[in-house]
Amino acid sequence: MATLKYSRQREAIKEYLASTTSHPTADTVYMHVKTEFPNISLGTVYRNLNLLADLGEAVKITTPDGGDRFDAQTIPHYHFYCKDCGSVIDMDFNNIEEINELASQNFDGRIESHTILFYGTCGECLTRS
Amino acid sequence: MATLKYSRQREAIKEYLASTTSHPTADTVYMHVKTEFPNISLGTVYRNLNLLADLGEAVKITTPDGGDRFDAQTIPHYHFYCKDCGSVIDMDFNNIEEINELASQNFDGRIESHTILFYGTCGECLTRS
DNA sequence: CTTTTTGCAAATCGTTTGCATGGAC
DNA sequence: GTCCATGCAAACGATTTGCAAAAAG
Repeated sequence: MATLKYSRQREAIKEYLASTTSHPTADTVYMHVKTEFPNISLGTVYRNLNLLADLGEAVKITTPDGGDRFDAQTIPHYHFYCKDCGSVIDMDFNNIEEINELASQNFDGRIESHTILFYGTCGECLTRS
Repeated sequence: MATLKYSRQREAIKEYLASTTSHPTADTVYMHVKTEFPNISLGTVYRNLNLLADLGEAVKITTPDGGDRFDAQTIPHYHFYCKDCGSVIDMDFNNIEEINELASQNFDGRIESHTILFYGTCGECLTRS
């Protein structure tokens, strides 16, 4: 239904997101895009970030500190979340074995725990639909 | 510093949490404990759940739908999050290989994606402290 | 001209916090 | 008597939403 129409704001948001690997919050995206579009509103940023996530052109990363993060890198990869400063950092490796290796190498001792969250539809919902 | 004092409310919260594997939200815990303590407040439930999480007697699970979930099972394990109904289900296996096996067996095709989030302190914060 | 997108402000929702009172020790 | 914990209500912070105006097609 929704015929997508072009918008400079959305383009600027995509562009900024693609230019960084810092996994910015919606507010950070807002502040950056604002330099180019002084009148842009936070609501527009949220709407577009969610739209991009729905289209599969961006990924929304849920963090334990409330604020969600956005990532233009849609190829599946893992993230390291710093519980002290809240920064989200890319990590790339393929299996659990490497997690422990990484913990004792790249992040010697700094990894305190990790969470694996799966996304999908549970059997109950599958039945109901 | 904080000398922990006994409280019936906290005990009831621990008890309820230990009795279920449904990974309830704070509000769900609130509603259940309320049958035993009609005057208990949501704030107290939040305070105690966070306290238990800090003490390591419970785990707080961040989900993409906003509401955090709590789990009395503190032995590290993985969770499956249903993006349709928001339920959180325990999954147990040890490595990434099994994730794909599981996706095609127990959850045939239902797992759409998964996120691994690491918790710890990043190098920058480690340096600053 | 029709439909989508925007900017703005108000509304929502989960969670936290300040404060006076009540309970634990 | 001294602190810690509670109940309540107000405060918060991130995100969403309703609406009229502006832009795209």
